[in-house]
Amino acid sequence: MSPSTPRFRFAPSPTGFLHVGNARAALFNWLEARRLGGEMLLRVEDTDRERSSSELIDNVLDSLRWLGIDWDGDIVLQADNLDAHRAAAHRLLEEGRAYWCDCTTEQVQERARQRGGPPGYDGHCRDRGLAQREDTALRFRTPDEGTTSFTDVVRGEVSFDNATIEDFVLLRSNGLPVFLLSNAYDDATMEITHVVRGEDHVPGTPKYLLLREALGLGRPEVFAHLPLLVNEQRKKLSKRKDAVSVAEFRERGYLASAMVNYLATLGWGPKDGIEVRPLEEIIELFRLEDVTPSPAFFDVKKLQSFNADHIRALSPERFREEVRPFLSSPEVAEALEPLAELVQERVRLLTEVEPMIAFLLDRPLEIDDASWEKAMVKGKAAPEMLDATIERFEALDAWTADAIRVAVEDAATAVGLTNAEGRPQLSKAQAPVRVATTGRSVGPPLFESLEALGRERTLERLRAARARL
RNA sequence: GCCCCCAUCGUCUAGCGGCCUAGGACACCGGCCUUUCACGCCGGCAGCACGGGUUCGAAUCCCGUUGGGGGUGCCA
Repeated sequence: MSPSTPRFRFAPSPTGFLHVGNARAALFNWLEARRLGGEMLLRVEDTDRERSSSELIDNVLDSLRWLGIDWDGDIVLQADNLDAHRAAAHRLLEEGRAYWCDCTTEQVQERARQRGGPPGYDGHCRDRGLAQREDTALRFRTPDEGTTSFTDVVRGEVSFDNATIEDFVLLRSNGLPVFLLSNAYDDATMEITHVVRGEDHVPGTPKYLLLREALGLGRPEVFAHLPLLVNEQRKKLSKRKDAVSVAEFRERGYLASAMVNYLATLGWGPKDGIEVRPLEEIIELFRLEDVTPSPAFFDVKKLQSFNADHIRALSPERFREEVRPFLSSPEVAEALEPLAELVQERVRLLTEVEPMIAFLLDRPLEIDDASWEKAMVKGKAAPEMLDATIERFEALDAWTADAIRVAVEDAATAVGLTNAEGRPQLSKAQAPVRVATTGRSVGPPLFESLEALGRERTLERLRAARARL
């Protein structure tokens, strides 16, 4: 690594599954690192022992890999650095830049309430000269004057009055460092040059900067605070309230390429207006400095549309590979085979594939009531059409889509389902046949479907439907 | 309350002082194509939050208002 190599990091805390907001942050780090020829590091912020677990870490890593977001070097586990973080805090204590405090959260809040002014800690223990005890936390003494500011690539100059920054906790009474300390310290030791994260970290940035300065750790070259991803209520996406885990989207039949593509359009857009495109192009076009500062709504409808486009763009072979995990058995994969291409261009989600060809499986045909009603009861000449079709199918020499088509057209003409010129009206004529054989009024093209179904089963179903009328 | 941020169609965006009677995409609504559906194509609906400046000229710059959001933990 040359000294000028930009170093990015994605630092998830494994307190839940990787959700789309984090994934977007990881993606933007990764894209910019790619563009600048920099490195992308991964640090797992697992200092909250109670909420972290190895399963959650696995989920985060799996999701990143699935998305194709890779990283350089070994993963840093923040919990491994705890001693160094503690030592740093003690150094601050020795230098008089931190002090022990025995105020409880309740006391702090109560005083703030009575005071009526700014909330947060009031510096109560600043000069009490308390020694460390079981119930004391170490607080950082923030400057009373001056301002702390930084330049943000997406937001410009951001500045805070030091007087409004409370004396925040460095070490909990149980001795564990808090996020801010670990985060700032690790960024420094990992030589991170570009800090790219969610907008929710903006208010913590002056504390981060003050801390690094006090520790003599310098500061990152670049900050970029990405716009938050919000739900329909315009609130920050929450992993608890909003169903947004990347793993879940994967299970629901979304392609990684669609996911990444869509995520890239949240807070950023290609100048040429072409949104659906391969990752390689996005890597070329993406620029952190073009990211918008305002929050973005995560629109599943639009994601679905992207997904359909990405599915259609797959090669036939690739489509089969992607679909395989969503098929319940090898028999289903086999059944899909003859219609694969036709199905590929009709689904938005990989989970829609199996239902679309379910009529080909060796199981009793389920007939959709609404479809039946429409085609058989309200549709014209359904019984006649079925009779005529059965008759012609029985007489067919070759069971091919073309032959089937001719037979159906012929049947339609025979029963009078024709237009003004006397041509068969396939749109009407195919309906009863489709419902009788596939159970639904929509699906892949009928004649290919029947060819795949086979003459025996087709006739069986046509007769059964006829009997029901 | 206090601090910080944000503000272009319903949604995501392009726009970075004149090319804008504001472009694209999703969604929605018509129509065409068509064996259903899907695709594709054509068309429609719909937006610069408001008020002041600056300027010959503002969606673009400045200020304010309003609205929204984030932070305010001995969570990360």
